[in-house]
Amino acid sequence: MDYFFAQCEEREHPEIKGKPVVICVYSGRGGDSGAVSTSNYEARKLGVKAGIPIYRAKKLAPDAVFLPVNMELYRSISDEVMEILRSYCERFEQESVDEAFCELTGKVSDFDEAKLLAARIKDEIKQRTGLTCSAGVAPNKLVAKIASDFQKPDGLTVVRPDEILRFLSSLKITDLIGVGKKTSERLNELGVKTIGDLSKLSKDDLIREFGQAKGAWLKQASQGIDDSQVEEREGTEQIGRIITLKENTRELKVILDAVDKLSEDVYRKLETRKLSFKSVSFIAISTDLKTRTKSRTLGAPAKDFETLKSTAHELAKAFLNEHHFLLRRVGVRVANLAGEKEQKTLGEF
DNA sequence: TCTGGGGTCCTAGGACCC
DNA sequence: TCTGGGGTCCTAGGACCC
Repeated sequence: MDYFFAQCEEREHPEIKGKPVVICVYSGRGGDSGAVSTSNYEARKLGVKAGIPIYRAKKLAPDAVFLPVNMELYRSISDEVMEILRSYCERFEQESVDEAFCELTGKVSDFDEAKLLAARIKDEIKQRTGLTCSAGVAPNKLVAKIASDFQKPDGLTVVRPDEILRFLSSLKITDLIGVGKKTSERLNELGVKTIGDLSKLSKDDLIREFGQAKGAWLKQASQGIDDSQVEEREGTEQIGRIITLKENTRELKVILDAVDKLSEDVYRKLETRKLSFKSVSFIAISTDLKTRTKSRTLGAPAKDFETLKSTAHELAKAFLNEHHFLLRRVGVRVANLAGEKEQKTLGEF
């Protein structure tokens, strides 16, 4: 979806359309403390993009419309969109709240038909939800994803098999999903700026520099090779909640109170999805924004609030004994989740 | 009043097992 | 002359994505 959260707000409040719109995550520390989640294109033109502090966004775009995130709204619109997408494809994989992969192989006989189908899907999404999106059609997920970002908003880009190398060669390495800040910095030092540059490095050199898995992947990705399948996600692997504390602290009572609230929220999500958990983590983010964790795996899966809360308490206490810095943000996370089916299977053994 | 919050995947070292 | 090779699970941390 294009600038998804902001587009949802434009749909709900037509009067803000045409103005810069900025969707904010307020930290709760008061005033404009917090960060920008996303913004529409009018705001982006002024330099307001995801991740920057809200106060800076206000300096860049004083007349913009600033709204807090309304996740329920985005989630419900997302559900409508995903249902439409799913109905058109052979296999379907939701990537995030506003992205999905659709396997069209069995539905069309060539790339021309695939393009027509993609246009039809875009059209139906527009008709039924009022929102625009951008699509990429390609022989694999890696290239399709890059193609979907190529023309935005409301774009449709097709990359046929014999066009892949030419399409990728002039793009920045950070356009490859999986190449972020750290990897691109190291590649820049090797004189690599574009995906084309990257494809000229030997696999051996890349493995020497980045290790077996990442090195081999970089070589493949630079040539647009990707064998990963479009497959339905089994369900989430972990559920977490994290918040910013009112002020930096390491006071036990304040932290345990926060842990209680976070545990309750996590527990509610577990309950609605009928999931058990086997490991619990306490997450702490220090004033320099480094993340540290303390986790424990239980002897057996649990599904009750008491176990979650008391384990989180113990982890938080142990953490404070081991580390002596002030905390800015704290979180609680559960992992090793299992649904009812898996739980039953375990029970039979 | 500087810097959300929700995720996935990978790696490395240690414990433990056969 | 001390002691192989293969595997799983756990914890902690890091990179990356939206």
